[in-house]
Order: sequence, then structure tokens, then C-alpha cells
Amino acid sequence: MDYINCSMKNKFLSEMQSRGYLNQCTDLEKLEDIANNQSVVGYIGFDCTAKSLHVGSLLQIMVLRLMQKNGHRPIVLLGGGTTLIGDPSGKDATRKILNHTEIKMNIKEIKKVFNKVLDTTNKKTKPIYVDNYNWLSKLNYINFLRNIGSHFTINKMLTFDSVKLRLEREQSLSYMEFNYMILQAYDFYQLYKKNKCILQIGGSDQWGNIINGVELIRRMSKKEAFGLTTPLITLSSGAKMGKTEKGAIWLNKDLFSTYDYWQFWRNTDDRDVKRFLNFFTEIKSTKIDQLVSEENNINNLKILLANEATKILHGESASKNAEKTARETFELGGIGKNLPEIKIKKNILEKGINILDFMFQNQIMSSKSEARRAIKGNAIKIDNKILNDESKIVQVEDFTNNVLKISFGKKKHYLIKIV
RNA sequence: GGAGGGGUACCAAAGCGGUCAAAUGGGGCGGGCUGUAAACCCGUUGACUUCGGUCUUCGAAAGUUCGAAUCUUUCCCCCUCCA
Repeated sequence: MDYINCSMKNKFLSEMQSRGYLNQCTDLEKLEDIANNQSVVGYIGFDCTAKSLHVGSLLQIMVLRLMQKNGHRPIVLLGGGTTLIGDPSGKDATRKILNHTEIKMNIKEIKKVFNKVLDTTNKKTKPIYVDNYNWLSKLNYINFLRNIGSHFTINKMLTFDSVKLRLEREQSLSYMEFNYMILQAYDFYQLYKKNKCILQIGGSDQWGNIINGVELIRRMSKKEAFGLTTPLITLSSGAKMGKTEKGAIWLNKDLFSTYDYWQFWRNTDDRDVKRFLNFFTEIKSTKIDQLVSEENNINNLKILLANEATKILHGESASKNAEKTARETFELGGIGKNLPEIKIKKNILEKGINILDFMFQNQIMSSKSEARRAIKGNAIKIDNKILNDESKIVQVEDFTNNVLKISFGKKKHYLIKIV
């Protein structure tokens, strides 16, 4: 179906399109020509405001992976410099400003994910990591204003959504943030000069920032660079992808376990399954169409989605384990071996520990009050039996074969092991 | 610089001397129904508790009062209009 309106000759870009990664491009045809004849260097910038990226950034990472598969080279810009400023795009309020040490730590953690999802072995396409702090921190204000600042007009800058929306909503925009787009444009220019990077990719909210860069390169170097955006992923429920109130779906394993990650995909809304298969797996679009029309139990597609998506981030065996654990936990009602494990020392159990304290200390619950409420609401189970007694003391006798399962609700299960 | 309006829990928004740990809506969490979905219904949503209560919270600090989110003063921040 998709290949009918897909006139593109270039493999990379046509797959971008068939998967739904393509939102808009400054000049798709010309970019195609270039991509057909040479290996393109393209970059995506990532924010380093947290210790990990969340699924909201996953689509971009998938794009980089796709670039590699087609022989192009990705640059991963971890914006140590721009994170110091804070991108106003899509933000209602000025975000928390981090200091440089925090950002450096974040960068280190975030890199781990790229090293897993991207191919780091192929010399020709292996990712280049850059940190714009290296050049932004060295800028001389006067020189910068003269050389770069002179290419931007306030008139134009005021028309960009990132600025316009803030102003329209009567929310303040600091001069610092106002400069963000210039810095991002400058990044692109730097990468163009240093790495022959001619393509910047970003989410659709980055369009303005990206074309500023394209334009700056044209002005400074009289050369053409390209910008391309991916669509904003919306969930059918209307919520934002990747963020829930209680916490984001982090990509780093230590913040969000592989099992939880698998579960996240397994719990995808029916209406999003097909789109997500295209976005977050590497199954061919035509194959996905076929699967969707042939499979009448959508849960199997969700399992497929969970398996494939987890495989890309955490590897095949982790994915298999998560699937197995889920099956054991939900379908067979047994104890999945790979549920999150909590270790407890034998001597603590010999003395006995109150269930509330135990759950709070091991972060199953965020407070003892919450734990009490959960018990009152019949939400806590020990070895599949509802717990009604909040003064329950957990002891060695409660364990069978040194293992005890504590469940909160139907979906959160923990294995407690004696060490 | 002048005149007005405002800062309340995760968010939005009521409250304007006691009955306020704070209405209502959204979100979150849990339960029911189901398919580990959606929709819908119900419960819950500051902490600690010997379940009697106790402690902390309504921009910040000080004050009035038996008693303050509510009144007064000072300070900080945001917005609107004028210059």
C-alpha cells in the first residue's frame, strides 16, 4: 500500500517514509540524490536534562539506526552546551537549569543507550559522539554576535513557534532561551564544517531550529544543507509518549528494568499497535500490513511489538526472558523467574520485618501510608494471597524455597530472595 | 516609574477567620468488567500512627487572634494596562 505513493528511489528515505518517520524535509528530492550517491553524515541533538532518555526520544534513535543500516553515518550530539540553556520549544515554562557537572554525568549515562541501539562496530557508519559544550563554551560574545548573530533577524525569530507560542500564551521567555535557536543553528554549522554533516534530523518541534541551521550554513558557506523532521508521536489516549505522571519510560536499564520495558510495549493501546510496529521494530512495513490483517488476536501483535522493541534496546536474550516472565506471571499464574528481585538478609528475617517497612524500604511503595492504603484496597498479595493485615511481619517461615512473591496490583510483582 | 490583578496539593481551579489535609475537574494509583487493551463503573490520591490521633503543607518571613490558606506588615515572583 505504502509503496504506491512512495516514489522515492533512495532506500533510506523510502523506508523513512513507509515507516512513518518522515514529517517534513527541506528538500527531499535533492537529499535523495545525494543519499543515493554518497554516504550522508547526519545528526540529531539530544537533551541531557536527565540521566537517561525516555521513549519519547526513541524514534529519533531508530532513525539513526536506520541511517546506519543504509550506509550513512550518524552524529549523536549530546548537547552539554545547549542543555545549559534549555530549549524553549514545546515548553510552557523555563526548565530547571542544570550545572555542567550534572550534565556531564547525564551524557555518560545517555551514551550507554546509543551504544546498545546503534552499530558501533562498522567503521564506516559507527556513530560520532559530539558535545557542543566543546565549542559553545569557547565562544566570544562579541565575535559571535558579529559573525553569527548578524545573520538572524529578530523579526524572523519572533515568528518561530517556539517563541511565538510562548509569547502568545503570555509566558515569559528569557533572553537566554531566546538564544537557543541560534546556538542550535551554530551547532549545525560547526558539524557541517568539521564533519561534513549535511543533514539535521529532529522532532517536528525542532523544525524552526533546524531550518535556522540550514540557513546559517547557506549564508556562511554558500552550501546547501538539509533538515528533516519526524512526526510527533501521539498516543491514541491523547497522552504524551513516554511520560506518565509517576515516571517516564526510561531507556536506561538501571532506571527502568527490561521487564518493565517489555511490559510497557505489551500494554500498548490497541489503536497504536500498528503504528508502533512500524516505529519501534524493524519488521518490514509490508510484513506489518500483512500481520495486522491476518492476525485476529491483537495481543499476539502486542507481544511481537514488545519482543522486537525490547530486543533492539536490551538484546535478544533479555527480551526472551521478559516474555517468558510475563507468560509465567500472567498466563500461568506462577512465579516468573525474571521478575524484579529484591534481596533480603537472613538475619533481618530472623528478627522479622513489618510488611509496610519492608515495602517502603525496597521502594515497592513510596511511603508507608501508600502501602497502608494499598493493603486496605486489597491491592497487595503475598504469594498470590491478598494481604489484609498491615501489621504483618515478614519472617523466614513465609518463604518457600527462599523465595516470596509480593504483588502490587495485577501488574507489579517482585520476588523477594533470602541471601 | 504609575495603576490594578494574582501566587493554593502532580496540573487546573474553588475556598477568603474555626466544621480545611483544603470543594470540583483532569491526571496518577488500586479494584470491578475484560484481552496484561479501550470505554465504563467504584475506591483512593501529604507524612507518621499503638487507628484514639499526631506532625508538616496554601509564594517567603514576621505579626493580630483562643484559632489563619483566609486579617495586617514587609519581602520575593508572575500577569494586565499606562509611561
